Amino acid sequence: MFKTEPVTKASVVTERKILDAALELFRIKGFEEATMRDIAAAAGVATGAAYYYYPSKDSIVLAIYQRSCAEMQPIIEKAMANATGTLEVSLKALIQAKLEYFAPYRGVLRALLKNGADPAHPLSPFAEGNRPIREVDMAWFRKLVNNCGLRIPRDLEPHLPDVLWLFQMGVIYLWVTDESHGQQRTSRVLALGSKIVSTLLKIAGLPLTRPLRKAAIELIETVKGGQGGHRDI
Amino acid sequence: MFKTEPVTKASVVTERKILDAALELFRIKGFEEATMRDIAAAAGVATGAAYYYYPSKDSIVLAIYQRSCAEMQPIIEKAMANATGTLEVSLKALIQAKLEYFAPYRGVLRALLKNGADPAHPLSPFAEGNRPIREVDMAWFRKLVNNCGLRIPRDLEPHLPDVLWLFQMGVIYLWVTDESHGQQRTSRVLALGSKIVSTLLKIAGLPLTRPLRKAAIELIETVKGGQGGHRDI
DNA sequence: TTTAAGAGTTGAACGCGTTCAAAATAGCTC
DNA sequence: GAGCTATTTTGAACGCGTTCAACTCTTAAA
Repeated sequence: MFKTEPVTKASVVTERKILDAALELFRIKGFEEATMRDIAAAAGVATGAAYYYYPSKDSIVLAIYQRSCAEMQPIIEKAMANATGTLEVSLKALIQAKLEYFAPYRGVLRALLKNGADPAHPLSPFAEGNRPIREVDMAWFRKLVNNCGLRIPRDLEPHLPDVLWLFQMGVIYLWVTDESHGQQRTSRVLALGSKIVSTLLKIAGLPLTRPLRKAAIELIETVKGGQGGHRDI
Repeated sequence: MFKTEPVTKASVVTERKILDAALELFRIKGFEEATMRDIAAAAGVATGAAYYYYPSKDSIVLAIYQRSCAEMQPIIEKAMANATGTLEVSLKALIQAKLEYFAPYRGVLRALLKNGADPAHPLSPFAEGNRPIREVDMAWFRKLVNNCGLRIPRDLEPHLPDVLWLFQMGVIYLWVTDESHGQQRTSRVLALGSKIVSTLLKIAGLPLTRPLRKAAIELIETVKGGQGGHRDI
């Protein structure tokens, strides 16, 4: 997303050195405390070098997040293979697996969410430019819904991945700011949320709920539609 | 919140001059573009003076927000006097009134929400230190629920102000990032959301929905409980 | 082997939010 | 008034993220 393909072998090494140094420093000292000068020094390059590969400090966090997401795929795959039960169970398992994987970098993730849910901010998880990451995530949710054996209303189904992805982001957001012991608050919310979601989906097919469902779908479409906003940096 | 009472008459004038200058510059140039040096200069004081009254640039936005909330009370009162109808109507009217009032400062509000929903951040609307502002807001929602003639389940009722406040924050968040013409996307979401909320509340009393309601309440309590996190600056 | 074009790297410099020691001023007591 | 304390004001300085002109190195064509 940020740059063209590296040309020489050395440059890709430098890029990695910078990313690794940043990740380590973010973990040890925290995002705010680790300066770009620190990172460059730890990577053994000049201050400006980091900016040759990453346009901003924030973007390094995004790069870390992207790499994490890629690394996470096989782990999720395993988690999904085991939990082939109800929607409630597998939804919980999927998000749980992510949280466990992210656990060592909880503080780093906080920096990502600092930019909030502003779709106009290029470094937000909601940004148009980050659609690829979202799509990968959402594909899991789609698969999960398809395999749970629940009969989902035709009009609701295409929106479910987005909704579940949003639910996931909410849980992650709670998690990174959750200072309760072992983040048990998040665990509880995840369990309850998964139950509620699956209950709602069971109900969603009943004729009685049709007007409510229609309204909800229209709301979802409105919120989703027209996130093409763009503001500079 | 940030400082003790001003002692001299002059100081309260200076404080106002700084706040007014900041508000004007934020509106004209935007939050990021207006520097503290600009603000101080426009207020006719030295750069450091602003920091004698406000601990940070962000905190000036919060101060603006606080003042706005106070100024808004009579306006809301009027809006509520007119719309004494169903919950759906009055909920929509209440939030609509706020958006209209905030309209000239939409860009300024965006800066407030930049700090996101992190309850540990002292400048977030969710912060413990900003409970007073929240309480004022929530009192309106409480009144609104009480006067709508709906029979609300006893266990749900105490949580409704919080939930409606969150709904309001969601709408505001959408609004400040909504680049659609006249923010019509937000209008639509507000209308649909109000309808959905009121429909859900009508259903909430039915015996059938009891398990779902119980789960939802527990979720709400978990999310609310233990927001006593604190991190420096 | 020379050389021109690009890729990669450097570190000083810029602008910003913020801090702080020092100066100016206001409020008060005698 | 004079003197003293606490409040208010100042502007230079600090550290940060970021930019940029200049430099070195790599690649490949002649």
